[in-house]
Amino acid sequence: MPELPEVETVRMGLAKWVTGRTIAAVEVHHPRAIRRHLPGDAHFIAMLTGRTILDVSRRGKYLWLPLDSGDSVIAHLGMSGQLLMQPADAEDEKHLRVRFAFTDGGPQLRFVDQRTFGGLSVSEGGAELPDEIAHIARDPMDPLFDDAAFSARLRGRHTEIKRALLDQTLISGVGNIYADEALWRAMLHGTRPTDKLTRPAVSRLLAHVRDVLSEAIVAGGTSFDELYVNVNGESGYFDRSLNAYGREGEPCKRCGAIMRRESFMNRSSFSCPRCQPKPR
DNA sequence: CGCGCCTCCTGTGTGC
DNA sequence: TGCACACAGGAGGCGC
Repeated sequence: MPELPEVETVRMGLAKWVTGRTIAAVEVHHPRAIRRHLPGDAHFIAMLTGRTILDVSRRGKYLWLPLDSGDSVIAHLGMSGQLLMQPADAEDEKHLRVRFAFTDGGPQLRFVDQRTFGGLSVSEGGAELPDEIAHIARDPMDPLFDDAAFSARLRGRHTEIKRALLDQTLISGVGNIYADEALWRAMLHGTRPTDKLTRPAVSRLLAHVRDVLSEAIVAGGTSFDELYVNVNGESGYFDRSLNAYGREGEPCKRCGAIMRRESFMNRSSFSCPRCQPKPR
C-alpha cells in the first residue's frame, strides 16, 4: 500500500522519465480519476496539453508535477494507484484511468487504479506547493520538518499515538504499515495516549519512524501483491524486513512472544503483547 | 475546533 | 460449485 517509501520510489522513477518532456495528448478513461476539478475533463486536458513537466515533487503521500505554465498536476495513489511508464504501443491496462502521451513519441505515463481511491487533479499556480495539499504536514524526511514543534503538537493532542501517526496534518507519509513498524521498534502500543508521552519518548519514536522509512526507500518500498509497483512495474522488497505488520500468530523477532492482531479504525494493527503492552 | 467514525471502491480469500 | 461476506486502507467529510 503506497505510503511515503512507495510514493518516493515512484517520484524518483517519474523524475527520471518525465522531467523535461512535453505532453502531447491526455486521455481520461474514468470520471473518478480526476478529482476536485469542477470545470470537467475537457478543461483538465486543455490545461495539460502542450505543457512541459519541469520536476516531480512530493510531500507525504502526495506527488505534484510542476509545469512550465506555472500550474501543477497533483497525484495521489490512494490504495491501489500506479503511475507507470509504458511504451506507446503497449496494450491498455485493465484499470487504465488516464494516459499521457508525449511529443517525443517515447514511453507514455499511465495512471492505473483498481480501487479508484487515488486520483489526479490540476492546481492552478501551484508549482511551489499546491493549495490543495497545503494542509498536509511536512513529512519526517523533509529537511524542514520541525522536531520540537511536532513533539509539542503531538503531546498537546488528546488522542492515541497510532491515530496521531496516521494524521497527515500532524506528520505526513506514515500509513498503517509503517506506523505499526515504528511502534514495534519503539516498543509502544498504538493506543498509548499522546499527552502522556515524554519528550524523549516522542524523540525516540520519531527516530524509529525515520529509520523504517529510510530503510524501506532503499528496498524500493513494500509490495504484498501487484497493487504497488514502481514506474517500471517492479515490486519493492521491504516486506521481507517487516517486524510487525501482517505477523499475527508468529513469534516476535525481539522476544519470541506470539504477535497479536487488533482491530482499530476499521483496519488491523499488529503488535507484540510483551514488548508493546497496552496502557493501563 | 478537536476528535473519531463513516464512506468511497473492487479484487481476493474464506466459509458454508 | 456458487454465493455471501470480510478484508485491504488513504483521506475527505461530517456529526458530536
